[in-house]
Amino acid sequence: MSNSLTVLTPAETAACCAPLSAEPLTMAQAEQVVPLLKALADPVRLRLMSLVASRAGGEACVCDLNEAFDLSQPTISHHMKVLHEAGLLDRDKRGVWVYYRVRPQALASLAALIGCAPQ
Amino acid sequence: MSNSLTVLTPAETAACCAPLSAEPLTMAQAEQVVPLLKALADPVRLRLMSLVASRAGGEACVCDLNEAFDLSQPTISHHMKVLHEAGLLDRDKRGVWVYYRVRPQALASLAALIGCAPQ
DNA sequence: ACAAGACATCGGCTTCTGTCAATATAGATG
DNA sequence: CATCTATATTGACAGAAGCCGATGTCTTGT
Repeated sequence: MSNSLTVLTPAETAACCAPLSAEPLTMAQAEQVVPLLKALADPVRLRLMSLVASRAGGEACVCDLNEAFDLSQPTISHHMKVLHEAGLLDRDKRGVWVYYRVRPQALASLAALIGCAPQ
Repeated sequence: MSNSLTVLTPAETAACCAPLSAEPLTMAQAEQVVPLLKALADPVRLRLMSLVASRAGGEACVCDLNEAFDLSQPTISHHMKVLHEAGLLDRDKRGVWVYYRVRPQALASLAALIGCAPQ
């Protein structure tokens, strides 16, 4: 792991921007945030997020997630990787099983950007 | 609460789901919401949204938006169409010019889904 | 050590998406 | 009507993304 400036995940950079309606984003800011939205902009991944997030304890085992879809195991693994690399999910390997856990801060900062305005 | 699949835009259907962390989405629900996220999951479109949203008066003319990008006019027009059809922008033609305006309700319901938790 | 199970990675295929050039449409103006 | 200007539509193409089967990597149990 390097110490360069590019270490932050999209989720960590999302908090850097004012809400959409406050001031226009620069192209650089937009490109920082977009990976987060791209990660959520797939029905399988969005549902995976909700399956993990709504789980009691806030975490879910991949073995359970596989059964919720009519997709191959590599495909689910691929989607979980995308969510993890975007910074939306934390990964925790315990024995043979892998548990994923949502990062509430990532979702919160994204929601704030989109427009969680108190009005 | 769940509507039929008639004429609602993605923005209108987004309000039908509990927050991600409340209960797992069905595949049908996920597919209803995803067009909204897909519409935002492009750096040009996300920036277009912020340019319109942060405009005084809440609306922007396409002629102004074109100048903010190093892209062809048809490309910008295409992106505006995507945002409009997702239900994120309202379209208003006045004379030769076309003005777009954000639909705050669309952004708000999406933010609520993602996780605008009061904590 | 070996086998089995859980998950990840790889290589390919197909479908989707962003972009542009060319063209169309529609309103304003002379 | 003819023309100019603002925006939309069409068609084509390159690159990205989702999917699967095959294979690799750990870890556990025998």
